[in-house]
Amino acid sequence: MQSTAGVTIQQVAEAAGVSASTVSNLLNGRAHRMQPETRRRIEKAIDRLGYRPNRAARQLRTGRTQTVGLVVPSVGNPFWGAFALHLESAALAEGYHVLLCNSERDPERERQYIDELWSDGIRGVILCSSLPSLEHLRPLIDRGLQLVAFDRIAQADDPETLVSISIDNTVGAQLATNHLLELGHRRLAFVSGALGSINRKHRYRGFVDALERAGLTADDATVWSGGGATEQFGDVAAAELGRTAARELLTRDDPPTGIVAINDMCALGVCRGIRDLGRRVANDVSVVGFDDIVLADLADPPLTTVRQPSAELAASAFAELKRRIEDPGSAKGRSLLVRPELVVRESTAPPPR
Amino acid sequence: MQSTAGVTIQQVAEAAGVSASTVSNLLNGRAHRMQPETRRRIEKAIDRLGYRPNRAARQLRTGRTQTVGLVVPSVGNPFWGAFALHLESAALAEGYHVLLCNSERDPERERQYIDELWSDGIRGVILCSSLPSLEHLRPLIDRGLQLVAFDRIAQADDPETLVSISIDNTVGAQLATNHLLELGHRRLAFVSGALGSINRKHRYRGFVDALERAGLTADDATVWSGGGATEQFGDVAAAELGRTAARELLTRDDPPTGIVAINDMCALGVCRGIRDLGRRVANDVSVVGFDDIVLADLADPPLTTVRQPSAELAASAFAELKRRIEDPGSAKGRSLLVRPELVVRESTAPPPR
DNA sequence: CGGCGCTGGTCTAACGTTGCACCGACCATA
DNA sequence: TATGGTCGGTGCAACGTTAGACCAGCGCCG
Repeated sequence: MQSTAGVTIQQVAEAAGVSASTVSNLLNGRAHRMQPETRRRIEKAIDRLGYRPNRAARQLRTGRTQTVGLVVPSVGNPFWGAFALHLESAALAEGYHVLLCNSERDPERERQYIDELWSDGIRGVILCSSLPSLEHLRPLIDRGLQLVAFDRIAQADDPETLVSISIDNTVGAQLATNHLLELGHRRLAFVSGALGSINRKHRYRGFVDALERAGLTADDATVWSGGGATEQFGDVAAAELGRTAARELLTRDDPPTGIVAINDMCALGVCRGIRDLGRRVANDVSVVGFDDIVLADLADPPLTTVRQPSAELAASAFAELKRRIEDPGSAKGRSLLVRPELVVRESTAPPPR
Repeated sequence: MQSTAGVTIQQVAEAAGVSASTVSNLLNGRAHRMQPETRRRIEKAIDRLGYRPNRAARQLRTGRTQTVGLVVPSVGNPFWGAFALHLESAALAEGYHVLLCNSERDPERERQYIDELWSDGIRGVILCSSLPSLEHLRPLIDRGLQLVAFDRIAQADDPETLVSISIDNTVGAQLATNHLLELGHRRLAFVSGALGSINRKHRYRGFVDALERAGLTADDATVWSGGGATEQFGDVAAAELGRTAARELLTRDDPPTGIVAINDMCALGVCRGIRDLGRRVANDVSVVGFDDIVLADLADPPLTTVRQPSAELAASAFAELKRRIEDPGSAKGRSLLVRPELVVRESTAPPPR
């Protein structure tokens, strides 16, 4: 009873009165090479003994595994939770599994995780941390690790085989910023944690671009980015960060009337901070987020935000990864840049007075 | 370059001029059995070749794996996202990995996932789907699968070895309901998806208990549970469900003034539904949720809710599971029932007039 | 000086699966 | 009656690692 030991293919073979090879043949799509009667006997034996092939043995033998890795900053952020969910669906539909890792945007932790994935025999990973450099993964990439970077556009010194899938963050931030500008706002702020990742840098650039096109300069705007480059903020803390930022920003002289937040969690925190000060979102201060998590629509007021179509992006990312795992020859680098969409809800309005 | 093949212990051994056994000895804490000089040579070789032990082979040989499974309804719900995060931390600290699976509360999918985990060699799983019956997992449990059920108190016909960890959902719901009662509400509603899981049944029971203690009967209250037992609502849809429920409930004759929602996502949906009708949360209708996700505090108004201390619960769950994996002898069933805490914020107030 | 125990290693047999190479029996054809 | 071909199945080596059995050399003691 306490036999944690599994049933082996050998035991099944004995029970069915055949050799292990024959059982293996049945299990690996070579059923046509045996009498229907034999086949039934084996199936019955498998069933009766509750046999499950030992994956470690199988993988050791074949070198293959049907698992891919997913590295996200933190599933504590609902955007990544939803992304993970969608990726899992896409993978499951093709018979793959997903191993989820939270990197907290820490390169060392990320490297360690991917090392582990590698020794698990996993040869394909979807990477969502958007770290500027992939150098810490170079040894594994050189050995044949297939990487799909999500939410991080290609960089000049990236490995040649890298696939990048992302929304166009620069355009997204421009959309958000233009929206505020068109509503008449002139004093804007950009709120983010440390600008340590590529996507964040691009969102910031889009913000600045839009300002300049409107004849303003970045100096006219305030940038609040986590109080210093040294501080690292996880995604869960994003909300708290937004809250602090709002309180700090709005008590300055000449406070901003419109705020672009780095993501929805942060934006929701900003909204909270605004209310902490007894001001009203939209009426007094406009806020626009990024991601369009489920809760953006649920908030009061519902959040204006730049949508990332997470289900579609997850599906593309998986399809791309699968292609390269199954045919490493096709491992040319490429980028897919999806145009984001601004979803206007009620957290934005013309500036007061 | 394209050699997806990993470096083997054999290659390391050759490079270091020793036998594979010696390398293995070093790797498995038997370093004291060799000269410091030998050790250094091996370490250098490992480093130079970028050797990572092949986990499949190791597992095949030892029968051990440092991975546990986590089955949650859906990481799309931030509560489960946060729980997964906390569990991962707890596991990582002890050198374990977590394999995350979203069951969507589907017993068949759950069984299939756990089957897969079993053939991965995983012998310990934390189960969060709270399904009433564990019969679909019986074959594996009989074979030695160690199970910790989270958010699901023990049932009479559960496997004897099952460990249950949960908050006291009945008490939690009583806390929530009493709070509304004490504020003076008399017409209450309970909003949930299908009451298909144990925890939901208990929350419902706590709701009814509290009503009866106050001299009301369940008939005085409205129960909105997903529009029928046949419908299954995933956790992501919880918010949409709450929204629909609120709109439907509040346009009836004699509408409720206080609503207890099955969880925070649902409660946030209810709040949204209330606003859809042009009413105000708290002032017109009070709402209390369950879980205390990060966003509960960020909402406007901040949500009154019953807190589940997710980090502590995750830590206990992992500790318990680890104990049984490492010493299956101690596999006596037991339950841990944590008293929940009501967090009063601003979504509740005395009824209008 | 024979035997003991220690040190620093190596040898070897698994772990469970897979898939190629092989094989005997039977049938059809030349 | 050879020849060859299919059918239905088996034998075996290998995948990379581990841990207990084993061993050679050395110093020391009685």
